[in-house]
Amino acid sequence: MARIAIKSSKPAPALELNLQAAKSAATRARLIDATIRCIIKYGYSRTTTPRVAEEAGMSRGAMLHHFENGGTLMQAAIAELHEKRLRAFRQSAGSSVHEVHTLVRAYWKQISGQTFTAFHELALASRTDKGLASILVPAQDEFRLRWYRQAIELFPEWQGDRARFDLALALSQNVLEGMAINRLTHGLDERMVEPILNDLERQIEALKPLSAKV
Amino acid sequence: MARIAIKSSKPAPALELNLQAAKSAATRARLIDATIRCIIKYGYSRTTTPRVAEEAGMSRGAMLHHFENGGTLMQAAIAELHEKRLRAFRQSAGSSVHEVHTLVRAYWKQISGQTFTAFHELALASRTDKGLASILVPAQDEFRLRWYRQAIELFPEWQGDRARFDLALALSQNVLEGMAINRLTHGLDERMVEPILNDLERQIEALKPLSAKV
DNA sequence: GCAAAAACAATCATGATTGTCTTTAATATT
DNA sequence: AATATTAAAGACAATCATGATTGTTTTTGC
Repeated sequence: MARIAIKSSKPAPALELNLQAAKSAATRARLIDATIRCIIKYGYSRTTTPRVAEEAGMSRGAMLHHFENGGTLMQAAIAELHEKRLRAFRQSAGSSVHEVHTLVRAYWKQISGQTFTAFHELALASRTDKGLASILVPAQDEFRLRWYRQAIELFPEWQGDRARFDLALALSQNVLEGMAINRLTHGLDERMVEPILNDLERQIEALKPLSAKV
Repeated sequence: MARIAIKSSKPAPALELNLQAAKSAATRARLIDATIRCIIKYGYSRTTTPRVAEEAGMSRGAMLHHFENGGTLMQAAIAELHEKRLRAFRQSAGSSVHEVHTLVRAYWKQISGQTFTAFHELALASRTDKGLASILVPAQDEFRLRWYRQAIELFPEWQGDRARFDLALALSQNVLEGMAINRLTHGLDERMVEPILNDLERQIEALKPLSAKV
């Protein structure tokens, strides 16, 4: 796929919801899904326009009819991945469960999925691809911000000791994402997953302020 | 750079140490260094033969005189990276210091360097590049094995409780590498580094068996 | 039904990367 | 000094990805 050009966003497509053109939306969705599958299967750098077209089961010409170029499609795929991530996040965090155990397991399950794989492919590629970074970083920032806010909502009684709260969050994030990435790169001993998760939970509980310990 | 072909290794190059041909070795080293720098600057997938030649300040023809093809050069670069990593490891772990604090900081410093960046580029690329994986995975495995063995040597009194010892190691590895990778991908709050390192150290100390706690 | 628009397909020219091959310059051996 | 070997540079064809263009089919709106 071509490097992503840094250019101004297009001036908001006319909001026409013609009934018939809904088919177009379906095709676009097929292409976006195919792009995501390609990122997972082949990695970001080998997610090329011919491959995506083949994965989506249509000609490259058709593909370029729906997305003016490769970068635009990639941009749409990233937006969709971001939405997927937010949906999964809302689903796991919004289930009115405030137990550390449940939350840790939920986030672990979430980043064990392929959406996280795709995101990490993009994140690492964006290290050396400024155009990609310019559209990925805002998504990352928004996700982290929501993550943080959600955590505050889940543990209001913890806000008196913000340092320990932040530590618990940062620790969770780095341990879990570290495991997920090490798993991707042949670096995780699966037998250690359970012990580490249990220890992390203990650790978080220990960081809770006394007033919050039930 | 071309996909790395999976083929049998060449039959051990004749060990001729002609004085004059030592210059050739210097040129090879320059090319290997240039390859590593390219991986860091441009990422693995855009580490191409023209770019490496330019980075090394020589023609592509000269480059292909010393390495029959791009894959061979990449293979040599990986071997050199592996050596670099082992050297840095020996240096930090072999300094006869057994303090958790010192060891944690040493490994953190180590994976904060560019060698780790290059390694992670390769590691993630190898997820979808089997040829690359076939030469990278053995290096990864060897490194982890040495890491483990070194840790055993450093903490002999800990070997009675292997489960907690393994947990301490796995925890350290995942936390530190998780932070290092998150830093690479715009995902690390630098203000949290110190608190996390301190907490990790406390955590490791807490996992030591009572008999080992001085 | 008919014209317009959209979906889809196929081809083209361009640029980049790869490995091979040829040519020139430097160096070593006899 | 003459010749053989190696380093270095450049040229080459093949492959692939890209975006643009043109042509064909289907669908929609009047």
